[in-house]
Amino acid sequence: MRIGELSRATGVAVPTIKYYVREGLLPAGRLTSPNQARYDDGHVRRLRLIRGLMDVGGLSVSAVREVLAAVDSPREPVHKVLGAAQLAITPPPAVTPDGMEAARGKVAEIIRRRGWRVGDDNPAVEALAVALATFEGIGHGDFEEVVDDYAAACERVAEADLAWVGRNAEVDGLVESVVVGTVLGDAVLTAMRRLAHVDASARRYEQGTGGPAGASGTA
Amino acid sequence: MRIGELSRATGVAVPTIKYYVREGLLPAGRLTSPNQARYDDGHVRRLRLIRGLMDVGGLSVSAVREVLAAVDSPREPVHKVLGAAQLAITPPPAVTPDGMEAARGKVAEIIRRRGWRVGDDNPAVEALAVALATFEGIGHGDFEEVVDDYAAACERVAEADLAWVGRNAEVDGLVESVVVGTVLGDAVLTAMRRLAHVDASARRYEQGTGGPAGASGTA
DNA sequence: CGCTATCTGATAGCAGGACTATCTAAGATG
DNA sequence: CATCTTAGATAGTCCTGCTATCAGATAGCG
Repeated sequence: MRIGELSRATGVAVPTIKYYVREGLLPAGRLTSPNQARYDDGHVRRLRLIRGLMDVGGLSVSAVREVLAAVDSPREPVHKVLGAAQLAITPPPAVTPDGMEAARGKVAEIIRRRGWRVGDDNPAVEALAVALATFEGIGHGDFEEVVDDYAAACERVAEADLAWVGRNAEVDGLVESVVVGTVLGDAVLTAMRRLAHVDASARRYEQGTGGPAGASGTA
Repeated sequence: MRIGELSRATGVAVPTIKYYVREGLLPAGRLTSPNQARYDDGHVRRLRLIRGLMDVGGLSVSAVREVLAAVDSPREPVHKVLGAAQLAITPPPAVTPDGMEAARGKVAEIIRRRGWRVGDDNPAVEALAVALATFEGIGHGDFEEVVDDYAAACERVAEADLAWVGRNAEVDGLVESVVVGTVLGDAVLTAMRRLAHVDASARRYEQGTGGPAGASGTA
């Protein structure tokens, strides 16, 4: 197909497609003459993946580039791909609040308590510490009361994720599954958390009142 | 305190503080003369909250403004605050991929299956549908195999969150707790999911090999 | 009282990110 | 052959989140 058709098939404007090619997100078309090129289904899929990572996963162009580098790398063990994907999508903490030492200690304690086999050089460790330190700095240090519930929930989710990826283990798109599952899975998880909040809130604060007004205030 | 002290206490540059005041995120100082103003601990807390929402929660200035509007509104039932916070932090889906009808159906089915009491006008419903449609469009429609595990995990998380908020029910900062727990809780949850991934991956793919090399590739 | 540091409020400028517009020369296609 | 589309290149646009500069005024100290 030509670039115009690719554009129509994906809903991405032609100049934007050219931009992605320039930025190294999308391979160039196969030139049939000095100023004509052909694109195929691989380009369609790739373009959808790019937009998914950006629009749903919230990744920047440069993060997408790194993630796709992992996708394109020769097949590596899931373990390594996971690490590469995590590195690419975990922006180095833009800011380090006060109380990071204490927060790092808390994180180490959680990891120890759960028996998680993770190195402390994992970017998510630092990200978690930043988040906990921020809670603390805002005066909500008691949030750590719930981290064990979070941890248990995450263990369950991770099991499901790995099983899902494992089902694709023999398939070509294994690496892509890891990346997509990691990035888009976040979006699914946070959206569902919102829904579960609303449900739990309805049960807790509306139960028995028969109306929409709650129990903890009079508005 | 004066603005310079406020700046030093929070690590936020003076012009940035002024910018936040202009943007309506931070109340102005109390003027002691036409060109002198005083700030207090409330400003320190507020500023930390703003930076937490932006740096950790990834909110934009305008999203922070909306969230803070909810925080500042007269005390309303948790239910309503939750809705307001969710509205503010759930950006209207920038893009709607193909297959949204099917995805909306899936979401409705999930909600029905879980017995969740949520209206279908909830922005998270649409966000979830967009995420699922994106999975489908990329060729990973089988992701729905895991959504029930996600749902169960989220129910657990939501219970813990509500209990935590409930413990602050009599405290002044209830609304803030809801907002902070929603926004920063996402960061905690996704960071922990990463850690749980690494752990699960280690158990699944490294078990018995005694080394860092994995089982599913030779790289 | 004078001096320097600091402040308020206002306006303008800037850097980065993600496109978007325009242009030239050249195929494509009916 | 006339019209449409394309490749490749360069420049421009829009939005965000600050940052710089300035004028006039105040704080606080010796």
